[in-house]
Amino acid sequence: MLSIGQLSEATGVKVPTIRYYEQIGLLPEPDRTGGNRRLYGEATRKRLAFVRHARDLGFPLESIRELLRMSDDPERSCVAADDIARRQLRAVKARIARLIALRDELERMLEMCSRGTIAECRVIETLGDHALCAEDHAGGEGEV
Amino acid sequence: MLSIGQLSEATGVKVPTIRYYEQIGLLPEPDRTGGNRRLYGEATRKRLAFVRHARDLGFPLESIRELLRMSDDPERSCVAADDIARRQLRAVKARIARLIALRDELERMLEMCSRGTIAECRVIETLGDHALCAEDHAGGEGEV
DNA sequence: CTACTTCCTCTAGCCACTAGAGGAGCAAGA
DNA sequence: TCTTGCTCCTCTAGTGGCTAGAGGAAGTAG
Repeated sequence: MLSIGQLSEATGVKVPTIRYYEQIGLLPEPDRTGGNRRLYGEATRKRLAFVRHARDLGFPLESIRELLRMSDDPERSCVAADDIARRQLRAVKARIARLIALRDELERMLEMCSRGTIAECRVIETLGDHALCAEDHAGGEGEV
Repeated sequence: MLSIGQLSEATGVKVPTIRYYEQIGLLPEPDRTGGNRRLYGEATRKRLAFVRHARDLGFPLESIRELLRMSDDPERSCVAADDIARRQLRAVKARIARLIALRDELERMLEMCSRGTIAECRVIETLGDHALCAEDHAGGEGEV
């Protein structure tokens, strides 16, 4: 049996995050020791590893919740799981396309920088006037 | 002079967002009509267009705040502005690299899916066992 | 004058955590 | 036995960048 700290170590998920997942019902409420500490078994460790991995692949928690529900029911068709993954793939591709447009625009902007004063700064100027852009990168989801 | 709705139209920034920007000090408090409505001039329109454009390029509001401070002082060297843009470019590139790894992993996962039952679902299985992954895509920032 | 639209302020919610307060349990060393 | 230091507990609030909704006032067209 693992303490929350050990589970955190084993899965790479931070302790408060594990408690958060419990709170939102993604992980079951674990047994406790006499001193009220959480105790986890192998099943929860696997479940958390699943969550971690899916998060690393960018799945939102709601999708992960669905996937977990499915994996609890091995008789069902996997078409729904496939659809979730496919949706995620589409989202990832869209983000890549958008980010590549941003990257190109930023590179263009920086190439023109003459490192003079702000008054002649291409970076500031380009940001101030969308019309100076090569491509239309606007109207996205607002990445960082 | 523009009403908040007209400013919103002109810049593509939603009305509540404009008020939000004012609240956090990114836009100055505008003049008001007798009926307490906001009235904007050309200067604020330009400032908001700048913010919008920078947001579209993924700059966080804090960077935008810095850039605006700089653009208010045209005598200064633009090296700092350049640095902010360079930092943003690095961040964008890192995100692209990460997303491409995710995309590949998702594609690999989906290719293997035989559309049978959950019990033999590669999607679920792959998510459950990180060791099945081709590359090491873990340890990122948790995209969506 | 009435109906409709735009605007006002204020509060709360979104996602997926993260940080911090204030306290209790527990193991090792002096 | 006491103390030190670590892990753990619960609870609340904060993050970024908005978005949604309540409840009301102002402006405009017919």
